Amino acid sequence: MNTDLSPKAAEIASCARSLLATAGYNGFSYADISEAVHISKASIHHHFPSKAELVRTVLVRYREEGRVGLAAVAERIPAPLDQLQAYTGYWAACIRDGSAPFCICAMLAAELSAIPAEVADEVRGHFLDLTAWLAAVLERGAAAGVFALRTSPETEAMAFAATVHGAMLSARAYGNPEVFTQIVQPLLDRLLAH
Amino acid sequence: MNTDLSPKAAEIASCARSLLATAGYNGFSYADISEAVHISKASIHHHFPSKAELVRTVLVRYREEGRVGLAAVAERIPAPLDQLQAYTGYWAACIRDGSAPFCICAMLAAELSAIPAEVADEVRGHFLDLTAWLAAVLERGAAAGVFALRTSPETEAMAFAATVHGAMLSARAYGNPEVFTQIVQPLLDRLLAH
DNA sequence: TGACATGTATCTACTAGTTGGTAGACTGCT
DNA sequence: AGCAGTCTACCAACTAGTAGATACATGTCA
Repeated sequence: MNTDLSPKAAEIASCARSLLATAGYNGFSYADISEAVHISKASIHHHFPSKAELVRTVLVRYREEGRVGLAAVAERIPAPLDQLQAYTGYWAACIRDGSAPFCICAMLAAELSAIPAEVADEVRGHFLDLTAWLAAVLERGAAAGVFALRTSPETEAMAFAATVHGAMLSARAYGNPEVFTQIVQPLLDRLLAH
Repeated sequence: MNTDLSPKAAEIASCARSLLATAGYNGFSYADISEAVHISKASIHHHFPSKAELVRTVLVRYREEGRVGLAAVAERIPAPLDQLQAYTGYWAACIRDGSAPFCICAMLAAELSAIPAEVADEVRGHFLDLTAWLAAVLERGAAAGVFALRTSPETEAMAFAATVHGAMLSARAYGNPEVFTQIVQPLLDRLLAH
């Protein structure tokens, strides 16, 4: 599986990624990319044979990027609370500066039954990855006596992820990036053992 | 503003509503409705001049239904905790039986920048309504000493709504309605003053 | 009662524009 | 020579939406 792309292919993928974040799978077309990247529609097909393949490639790279990022957090930041804060802080920054106003897997999860199966598989994979990472952090924090979990680490992790995704939705609905922080900040405090 | 629809128009609107819940604004077409309701595409245009108008009508009725439902809960159920449980329980049932696997306003919020402005306005309106209702319930519960709020009722309400919406997303991603309950149940326990 | 009008609901047939995708030719680099 | 990358020109299918005819039910007036 080759994830290295030519410069133009990378540009197309990056454009597709931002279009996915704002409009979803059915909300953008090859014409949109064509215009943004200054290339003909046919040339996009040269790099990615189909829309499904393009989006799948975007997701594979997105997931890889996420795994690397989360692994780096787990490695470089010792305290579990700070690890969670690094995760939410990353998204707060992305939403605030508008560079990535939404997790594309959350976006595609909403459209799950209206997208190609191979794309849907990647979306499900991301949810599993993210929840596993969060559960591990929560479990470590609980073992260290920093977090007080009310349920299993897995359930707590799913709830955490759900709130973060819901916060992205709310920030978009209210047209206000600060809404994300406002919702997510208390989420961290609440986990602490008092 | 007339919200009474002829039987066929109501059937079209109800079909559009379920298509919106599963695929979103850009995920369905007049052809889908045409097939499901056994009517020609042109006849749909007789009842609703445009897609934007159709969806706006669906949202107006959806919001009205929601307001009536939430008002009934507030009126008939005395305890604030039971009121929240009625809200989440309603959605748990809808998701479990597949009748409404997603809040259409949450769905459309994700697509917010890719839908007509008049539709987007209704979506924003729903978020305001829902948060106001939740904030009122939370405030009443806090005043009665039942809930222990860590932040303002408004912030707590937004976080509550975000988790519920995120739980819908997760249930869809995992293809498992029980995930919704699993996430939302602890949310209620956590609010209680110990 | 009968004639005519009005309004609602439906249809077939059509439009212009967009969708994802293909064929084949041209360029320039190795 | 071969290949990666680009293009113009095209395609069939689909998109929301329109035009105009037809059916039928409900009036209202003479």
